[in-house]
Amino acid sequence: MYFSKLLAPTLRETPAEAEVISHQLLVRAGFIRKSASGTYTYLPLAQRVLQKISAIVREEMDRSGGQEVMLPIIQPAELWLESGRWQVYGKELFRLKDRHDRDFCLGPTHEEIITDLVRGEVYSYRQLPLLLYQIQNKYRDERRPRFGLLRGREFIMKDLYSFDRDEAALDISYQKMFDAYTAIFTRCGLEFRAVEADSGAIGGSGTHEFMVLASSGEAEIVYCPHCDYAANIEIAPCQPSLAAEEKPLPGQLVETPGMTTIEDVSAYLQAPPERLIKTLFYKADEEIIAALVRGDRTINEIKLQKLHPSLTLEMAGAEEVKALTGCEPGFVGPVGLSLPKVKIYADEEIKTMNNAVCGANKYNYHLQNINPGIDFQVTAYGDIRLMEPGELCPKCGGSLFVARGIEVGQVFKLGTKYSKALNAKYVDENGQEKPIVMGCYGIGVSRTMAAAVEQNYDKDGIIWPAVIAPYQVVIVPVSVTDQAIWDYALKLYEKMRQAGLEVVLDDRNERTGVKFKDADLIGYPIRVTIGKKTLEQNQLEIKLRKEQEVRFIGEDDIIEYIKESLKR
RNA sequence: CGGGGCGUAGCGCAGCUUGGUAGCGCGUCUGGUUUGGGACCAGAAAGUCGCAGGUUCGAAUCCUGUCGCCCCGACCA
Repeated sequence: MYFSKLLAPTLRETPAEAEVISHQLLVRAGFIRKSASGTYTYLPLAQRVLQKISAIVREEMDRSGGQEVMLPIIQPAELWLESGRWQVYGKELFRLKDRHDRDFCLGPTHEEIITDLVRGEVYSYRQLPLLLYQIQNKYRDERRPRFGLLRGREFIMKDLYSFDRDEAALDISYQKMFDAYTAIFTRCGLEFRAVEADSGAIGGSGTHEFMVLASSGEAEIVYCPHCDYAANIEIAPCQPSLAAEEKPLPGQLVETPGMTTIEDVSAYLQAPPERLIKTLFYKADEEIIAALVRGDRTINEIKLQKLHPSLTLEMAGAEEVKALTGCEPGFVGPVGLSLPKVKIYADEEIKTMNNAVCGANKYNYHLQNINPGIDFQVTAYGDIRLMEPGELCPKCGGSLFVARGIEVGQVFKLGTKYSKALNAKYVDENGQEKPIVMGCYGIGVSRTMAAAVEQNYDKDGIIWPAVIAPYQVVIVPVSVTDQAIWDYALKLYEKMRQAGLEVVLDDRNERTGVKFKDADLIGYPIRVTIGKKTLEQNQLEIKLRKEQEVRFIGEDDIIEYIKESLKR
């Protein structure tokens, strides 16, 4: 490809709206342009990267026995009503009506559609296991799209769905996919970890997320340096630290004017935050519930939702809190809340707290010497807080580390949730009718491209892992008006093409500096510069994008040298 | 959803307080000189100032509404 013909509009300046590095660089280097909030146009360079990632995904899916299909993006509401997700998915589901006023949605994922297909076509255990996948655009009306491709409203996703006769067979499919994912991200040249995770809105039992490690990642993961334990922090089980036992003292009302935060109250009453009880009110579907965690802890809504199952869970508004407690948020507490009218869920650590401090449900007042079980009762104790660095590994007891990651893939054991809801059954060899056991396995293809940039860049631009780079080599003739240099560049270009290399010839009549800057920005793994001096010496100047220094290689060895370099 | 900010040439921005008919840098086009890390000179094209309404002799500027985009928050108890 001649650079002059390539639609790769590079920008000198960073676009104002781009916050994260992958967004900035992909726009600057001419890979993507924004259409609307959270939707992007992929230019030729991006399309090539996406195709390469997709090709790797396809190879590994096919190798694992997957069959590729193409599914509707516009999906009828009936299927979603049947699975129950028309309500559950909430505002993230893009909904639309056709001219007859019938409801549809843009698929955020395709369990309903694929199960509908399978229930109509699969009847016998002889047809199982069945692995079907698709690579298509998917849609989620994110409450707040951001970070460029990392959190868009339209994105490219591979989803594979597995259909098995029982849990044991599902385990085999799941393991196949787990291995395939490991192979895919390894081949893509990314540093990643598979972590135990929450199953979220899709539902189901076992699940792992594949996280590309990057400091800009939205997800926090904990991992153990001593064993193979790794989990999303959302589900990492906490072991309660026990408070020293003290003799319970009688509760006492104290004035705390204007002290509405843990820090304020802690400082004002000279009590460390771990002696405070933090009381949070949530709206779980239509019910208001209270959750208690130690003052220095952070609540974990995922865990809370497990303890008190509900379709939706969000913090209650100030008005709702006031209506319930008669008090402004900031001074609320569990004492005097009327069980069972208000359910109170407390973290395990609350159980052993003695003579603690909490809000008094009275404006500008807190309570001291409050003891759980004596001064207030709870509906249930459970692990509802967020894990912190240094806590104990649930597997081996070692000290856990916390890191950030970008979720690029997730594997789920769905079980029979969708097959039962949508009535997808098969008949086994004994003539018994049984629900098909399902799994689903997603990879964010466009997000993987962005994640690769988040993990591989420097001050000059992107440093693509060679296997997913849009082109492998760029040839930079120092001058295109110098006939000798140009002829030589052209000859080398043809030679490389015939050797099967993906190469760009920067044929623009620009200064060398401009071409170098663009080459670095776009991130070709290899740059070959052709200048007067190198030409005379019959040596080619080669620079790897990920290294600083240049090398000089004889013309006859160039192809082999490049092919070797691309493998590393 | 709450809070904040921004919409002026393809991109990045100034002008708005104090109304008087739109400007800078980069990019683009033409010609010339250059050519190893984002060159220089000369010339040129390009903007319904997001949109709608209002105030005014006159609106990018003031007022109202509306749309779009970005950021922060949604653990404050």
